[in-house]
Amino acid sequence: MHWSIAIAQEIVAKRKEKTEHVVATGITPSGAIHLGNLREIIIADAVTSAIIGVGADEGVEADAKLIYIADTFDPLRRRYSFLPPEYENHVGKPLSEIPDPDPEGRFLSYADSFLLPFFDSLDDLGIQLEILRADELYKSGQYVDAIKVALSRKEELSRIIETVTGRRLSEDWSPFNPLCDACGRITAAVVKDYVIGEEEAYYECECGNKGIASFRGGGKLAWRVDWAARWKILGITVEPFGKDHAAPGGSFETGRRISSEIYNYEVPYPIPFEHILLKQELNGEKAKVAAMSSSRGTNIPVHKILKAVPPEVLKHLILRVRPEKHIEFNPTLPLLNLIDEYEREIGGIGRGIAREITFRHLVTIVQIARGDSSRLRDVIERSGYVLSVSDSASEECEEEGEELKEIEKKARYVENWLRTYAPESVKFDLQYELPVEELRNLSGPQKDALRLMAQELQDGISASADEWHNKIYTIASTTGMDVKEVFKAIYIALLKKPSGPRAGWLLASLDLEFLKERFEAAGRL
RNA sequence: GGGCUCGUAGCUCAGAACGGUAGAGCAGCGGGCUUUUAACCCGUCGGCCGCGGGUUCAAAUCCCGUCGAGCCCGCCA
Repeated sequence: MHWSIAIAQEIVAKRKEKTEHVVATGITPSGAIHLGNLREIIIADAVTSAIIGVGADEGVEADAKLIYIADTFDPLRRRYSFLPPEYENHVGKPLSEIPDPDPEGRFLSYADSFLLPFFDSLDDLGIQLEILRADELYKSGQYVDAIKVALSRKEELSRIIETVTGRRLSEDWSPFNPLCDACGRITAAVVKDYVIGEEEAYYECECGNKGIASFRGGGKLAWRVDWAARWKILGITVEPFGKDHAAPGGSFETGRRISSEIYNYEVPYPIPFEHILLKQELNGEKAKVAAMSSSRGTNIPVHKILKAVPPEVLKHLILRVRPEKHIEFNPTLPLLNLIDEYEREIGGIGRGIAREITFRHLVTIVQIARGDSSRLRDVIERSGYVLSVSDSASEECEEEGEELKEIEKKARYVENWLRTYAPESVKFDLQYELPVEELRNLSGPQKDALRLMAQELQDGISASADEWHNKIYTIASTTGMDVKEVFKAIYIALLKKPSGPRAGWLLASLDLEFLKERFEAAGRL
């Protein structure tokens, strides 16, 4: 049984009175949203569908929806290395109130700059959710009651936090952090007093400013309090979160107590999950494992990885592993193996012919076509695939265009993978220029072999991969050479390196005229 | 120092909730094809379930201990 179903069954059984579950996820958009963050949403999505499925299976009333809370009201913690120096001035301000750091500046705020590309990725992944922004929740007054309760029960809150974490809170700690109307920071003001009826707090900021903060967007609750408040405000019943929150003394434990003792709300069903670790060989060193971290440059933004791997595979990568186990993600050769495995066991990728051409095979085809889509089509046909043709002439173009489009879409993933992650061992460059230097260094018999290859091409008869393969062996025996040497000569003539994809297939998928000229020219050297 | 999670084949993972003969895929090896450098198909090898103890007729599974990896108990999410 898939883990998501086991979890869903337990949730449904535990909360029999609940007919509508709310599964919540949330991320602070302080930098590009990466694969590790995505795990939370994919888990949440899987559990949401599983709850609906379990409800249907057991004939119970159990519906579920997925909501996503973007913590846009959180402050910028520090100037990350990817930010320009002037962002030093924005440290401490809420992410929703800071300009887009992208030089192109297409988005309205810092938060949007990272959220919107990520939402596009969620679309690609086919994940549907309701998006809520923390700054809007605060500004629209949804937090007002929670803030009132928090301020009036401050002593109990600080006792809970102190007990759970074992740390001492300072005298002027407040569950409410005002947003200073002079310096714009949400981290620097101290609450001096408040009036519940007026829904206002009085503060003094480090910057010297004294002001009044409204409970409607004039500040936010401290994280540990905010989390519990949010459960109640939004009726959350299920919440996946990174394992760092899950440890005793961590924020889930404070949240659990704040929720039941202060807000009188039943704690959501927790789904702690492990991180995704990036495993990558760097400069030929053996593979190293590192936690995804923006500051260390070891994170891969979701929208970037989705250029090199089809969404269904990314989902599979995450769903096949139980949440409490960490995932080692290696985007180099193991990623190709993962895609391979997906195509073999789960299902093809793409529609029509695109589905039949495996990703692995496309890796070769794309390189032979050198990224040119018109050549891509020729190479595919020479490789033995038949693009489908329909009966009516008018439809023909359309259908064929469709088919080719699907292939190109898949090929784009391959191209990006090759460019960004592929190891040198699978890469090759079809040489348009004759590699003169390298060919001159070949032995006499190797050159003879290339001349014989040219002769084979005289009559212009195309050969299948098998036929080519046999020809190579024949030539090897006529020239009295180890066949390995012939392979080498062929690869050097075409790719300027001594090895490559299976020679028969390679030759069969290349243009005959090109091959003929190439081998003739090589033989003349 | 205190705590949490994980450890199963060379690799990536199932199996653990509820104890009942350890499972896949990849890689490897062999073959299809007296000869295949990297897209195909078939077959096959592969295990002290991290280690030590306990409970039990029976333990990968439950309990205790221990080692290793990662994380939490400051800030921040």
